Amino acid sequence: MANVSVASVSRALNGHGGVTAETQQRIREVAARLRYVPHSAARSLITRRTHTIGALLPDLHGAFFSELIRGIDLAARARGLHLLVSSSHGDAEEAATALRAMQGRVDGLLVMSPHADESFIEENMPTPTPAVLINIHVPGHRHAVVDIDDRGGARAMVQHLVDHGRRRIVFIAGPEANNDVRERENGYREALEANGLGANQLIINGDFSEESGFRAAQAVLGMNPRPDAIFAANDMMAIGCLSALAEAGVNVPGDIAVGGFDDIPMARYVSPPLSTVRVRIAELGETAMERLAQMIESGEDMVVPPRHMASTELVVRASCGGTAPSRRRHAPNSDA
Amino acid sequence: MANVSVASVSRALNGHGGVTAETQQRIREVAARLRYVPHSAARSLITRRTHTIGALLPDLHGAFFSELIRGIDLAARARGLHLLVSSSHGDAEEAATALRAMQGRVDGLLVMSPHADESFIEENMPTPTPAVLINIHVPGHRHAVVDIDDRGGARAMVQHLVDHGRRRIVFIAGPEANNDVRERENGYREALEANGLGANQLIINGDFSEESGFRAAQAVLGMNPRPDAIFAANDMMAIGCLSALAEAGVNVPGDIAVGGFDDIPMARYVSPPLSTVRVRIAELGETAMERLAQMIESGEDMVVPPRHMASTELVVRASCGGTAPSRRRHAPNSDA
DNA sequence: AACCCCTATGAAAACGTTTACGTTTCGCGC
DNA sequence: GCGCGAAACGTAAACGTTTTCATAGGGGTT
Repeated sequence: MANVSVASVSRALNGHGGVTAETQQRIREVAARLRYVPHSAARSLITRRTHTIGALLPDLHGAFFSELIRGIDLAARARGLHLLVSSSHGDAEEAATALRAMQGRVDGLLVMSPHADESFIEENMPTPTPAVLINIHVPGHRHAVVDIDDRGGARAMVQHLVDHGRRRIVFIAGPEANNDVRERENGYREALEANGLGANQLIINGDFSEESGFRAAQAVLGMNPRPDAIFAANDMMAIGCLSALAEAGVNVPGDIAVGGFDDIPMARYVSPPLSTVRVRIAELGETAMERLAQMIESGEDMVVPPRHMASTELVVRASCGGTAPSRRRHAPNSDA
Repeated sequence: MANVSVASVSRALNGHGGVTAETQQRIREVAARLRYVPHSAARSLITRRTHTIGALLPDLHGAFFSELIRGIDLAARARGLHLLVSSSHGDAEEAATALRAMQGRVDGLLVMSPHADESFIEENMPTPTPAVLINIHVPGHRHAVVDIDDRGGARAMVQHLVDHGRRRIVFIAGPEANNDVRERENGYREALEANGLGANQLIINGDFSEESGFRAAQAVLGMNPRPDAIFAANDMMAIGCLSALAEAGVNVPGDIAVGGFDDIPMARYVSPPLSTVRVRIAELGETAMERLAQMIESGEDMVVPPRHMASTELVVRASCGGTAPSRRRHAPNSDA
């Protein structure tokens, strides 16, 4: 239509040069008029690039998931990459199938899955594809890893409690298999030891449910001497604690301070508003995506970059005796 | 490697027949041993099928988004389809770019966007691609539409209030531009009229924020005669109402019943627990996906199917004077 | 035994790009 | 005016499948 060969069209549209500014202009105009769109399959057949990255995510619901995708999508779009997601896998087999199905359709992989232990990775990861593991703890060094700084967050919370005079701080743990929980527990220990309180470790097991937090708080009330703070491994358990303490007539934070982890939306609406640790989840996704893009661009040399941590942030509200207002707020929250 | 031509490999792996069971077996074994994966770009170059569907979603956060994707992903996987998402678009231009970028990479489109009005659709929708519009109100009949049954949900809530003796029911509206809100308002009107209460329409404008709900409730308290129920167009405003009413010492639901819409997770934790209308969001995504798959399979004839509504569900808790327990629960909720 | 049909298989074209390589054209210096 | 080099452009191969068409072989029917 523009009286040129397909080669010139390719050159003009891709801006590779070797074509007059005038003809390039003409070709572009014709292409726009014809609503011509290059056939991406043909292109990636020869280019061996799909400009797509695959995200293998666990079957999780709620804010965490959407924030993560949001961060990933943002970073991907900024680099002109597309996003192929696969989000709900009940078991490892399903996840493996999804992973295989992405084989060849993507330039790189973002993997976050509870089923993804070392053997799973070794087994199912398409070898030539660059990949970034999100929040997965594997000894191998074949892939980049982006983690949540659970330990640092936990340390910050405990440190804050100590700074405000608390000495007998109970930690309510979560499911043992969970890596985040282990790291949070480690942070709790480290902070105690850093303050010369290593002997005061008090750990109660929970299972992440509100109910287990409720029971844990009841157990705390039976302790002698009575602890002066509870740090739960997640917000739901912390909220369970608040219920139990309220029921027992214990003043929070006067008698016992309470802290959680995650900053779920509800945290600021319970009474008293819950102090907690917020994880910058979108940042986690963005970082992972950027790291992956680097790996793809750098090509074969593939220097595995050092592990990166997504930062956390201490959110001080009334439940830990910090400086936040103790009254329930009715105005919209600026940090919503 | 199996001493056969590429043609036979293709036939064997795709199960098209025309090849002995024995050779098929042999080819499959060799393929598995070699970890051979067909090059999807080459395949879709000739097949003109990508086995991928694109989802254009608004820049929304939280549970709605993740539930929607979850439903879509589930239905897509069940059909062996991949999911290309693009989720965060600040303005219409960004959304249009994302839409164009998907051109040719997908067999069909799922579109949900606040920017997607009629002209946007007309302008940017790749014509040959089947598409399903989610919760978008367009007069044209070129695409299938899947909607939320906002109207039915609102009717159910109002009917429930009427059934429990409420007569002066205030509706707190949301942003005017929002289609869901208009439909919820329509449902409110219809239910009143169906009960011979058409003259009792009381509408206060809000903006979906907790604060606007707070102010609306204060306005309600100034009315004479005082209304006996408030139905807010979303849960956040309803929660704002609860704050204002609690502050004014008004008994809920004794003096004034309160209902919301959306069933956000927080709804069951406020005091008293909030009655609301739940939207089956995952179902919305699933339905849209299935509809799209049908359109793709049916090929060119493309009978535009009738619009479909995702069902809603009335969730009765204490705030509307229903039968739910009025005490705050500490046990984990089975409907979480 | 000749014929025919049917099935299994191979050869080759086609899909729409990119890119290496040739060819033309143009400008410029002698 | 001639030659030469560089830039612009065209030709054709290549990417890895699917699919059409051709071919060979085997078994059944006459």
